[in-house]
Amino acid sequence: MTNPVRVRFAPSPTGYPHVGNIRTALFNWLFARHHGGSFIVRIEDTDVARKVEGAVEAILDGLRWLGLDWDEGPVVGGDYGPYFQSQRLDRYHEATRRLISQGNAYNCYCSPQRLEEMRAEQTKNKQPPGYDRQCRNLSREECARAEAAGVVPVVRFKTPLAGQTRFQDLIRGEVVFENSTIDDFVLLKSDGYPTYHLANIVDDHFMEISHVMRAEEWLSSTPRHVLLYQAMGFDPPQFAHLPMILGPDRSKLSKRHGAVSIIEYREQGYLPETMFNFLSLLGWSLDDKTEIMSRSEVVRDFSLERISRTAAIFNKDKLDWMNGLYIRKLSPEEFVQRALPFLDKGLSPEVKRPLSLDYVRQIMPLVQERAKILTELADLTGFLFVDQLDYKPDLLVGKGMTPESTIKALEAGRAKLQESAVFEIEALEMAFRPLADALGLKTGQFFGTLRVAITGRTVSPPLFQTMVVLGRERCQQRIEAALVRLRAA
RNA sequence: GGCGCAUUCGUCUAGCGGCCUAGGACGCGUCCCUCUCAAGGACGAGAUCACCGGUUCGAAUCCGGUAUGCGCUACCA
Repeated sequence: MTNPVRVRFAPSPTGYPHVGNIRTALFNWLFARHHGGSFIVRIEDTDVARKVEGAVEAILDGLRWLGLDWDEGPVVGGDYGPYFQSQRLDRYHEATRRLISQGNAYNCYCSPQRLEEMRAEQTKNKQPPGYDRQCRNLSREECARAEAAGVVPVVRFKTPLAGQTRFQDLIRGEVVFENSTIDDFVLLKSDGYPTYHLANIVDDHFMEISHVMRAEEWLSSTPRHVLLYQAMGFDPPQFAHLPMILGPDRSKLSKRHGAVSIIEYREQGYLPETMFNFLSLLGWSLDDKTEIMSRSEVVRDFSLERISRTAAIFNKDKLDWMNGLYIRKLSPEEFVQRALPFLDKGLSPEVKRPLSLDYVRQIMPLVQERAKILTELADLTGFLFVDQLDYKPDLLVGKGMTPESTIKALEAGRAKLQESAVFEIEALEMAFRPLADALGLKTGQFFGTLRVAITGRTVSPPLFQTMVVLGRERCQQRIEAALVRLRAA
């Protein structure tokens, strides 16, 4: 029996939950669920300076929204806690002490200024920048002198000067690094907090993480981690470096590419099922055809072997298409429930709140197959909620029509509305269609004029469905109002 | 500059030596449906599989080199 699958998502609370990070979380979650393992969330809050208030909550919100539940971590706890690195400092200090006493690490008293100058000099001379190991072999006395002068040291790893470090990446195969290209990186900062490298391997070890799945940007630091595992005498986990997500210009996805926070997508009216499906397909695929998959199908079929090695550009057009598809898949009532908050937020303040649930239920079927994102619903249906329409009168006059023929058409429409016994879609269409003929207009012209009178726009849901929702009285009022406008023009 | 990873239609991808005159999806175009817009349906344009060599009877698939892109190169993660 092999070790149980335990994977972790380890965000640093330095900002919003980026879709790239969330995709990493998703893949970890999928891997855990597929194998019946555990998905752990660990907050890597070791950078005190860059810490952002509220970031942890935002990240957890993003996970919850996508339904990525965690077995251990913030809120839920677990046997391997605490799950905030800032609460685990003693473990890192203990590891550091061990490394120093074993001769695998040492105190470094170099000032930030010296390091900066050193790097500047190295770059100038076309040397690879890296720590020059000035403090690597300090004597006891030299250390004492620096301490006495009040210098707080950092602790650096004593990287082997020669040899190679290699590891198997589950996605990329064997990766080899020359130790000579790795400098003596910092393990413990002078503020007493560990760097990512130290905290990461200590926690992954003590939390018994079986697979480390993270973005490709970490591939280059993996040999350091392997070296650390060796120095600590720990068995390293398996590594899998995921392809990155890029913006349309092929650079790392960032704010200037538009929305990057998962929270923003929620606010724009993308459905969580869309994001789940779409993000699953960014760097992973099942076969040459299958694209629309439920969460349980993705869990069932997910595998590391089918993860791509190439970075993927975030294709917003495809996201929009997929969201439209998921919107159409919603039951009418489900759609109403999801739409409600967006209508509430997006509709003109003049519209009476709370919105009439009953009325919204009548309206939503008109736009369910026309919306790609929930935020456009308010604009699509706004004309159904207001009393006064606002449009230019000449919109009423269709192609090949004159103001006079338009007035005639509207008057005929008004009369027909009056006499229609049954106010239903079929009946209305049966009554109005012949009327176009009688007026010498094409149905497109006649209905177009009516459409503008009824909705205030040239593009709308089907005319008669719209009219039925509005009701006879309001339709008459609107035609009347159109007539008034046209005559005044 | 050094090190590492990658390279199939504009984009997401299928392909793991013969099934490929390279398949699907988004987007785009044309047409059908049609009261507008969508949705739906049909068709189409779009990839000398980065390039150059090699291995092989046979390569998008294996190997080497080159180019390009991306990542790392912090007391950030």
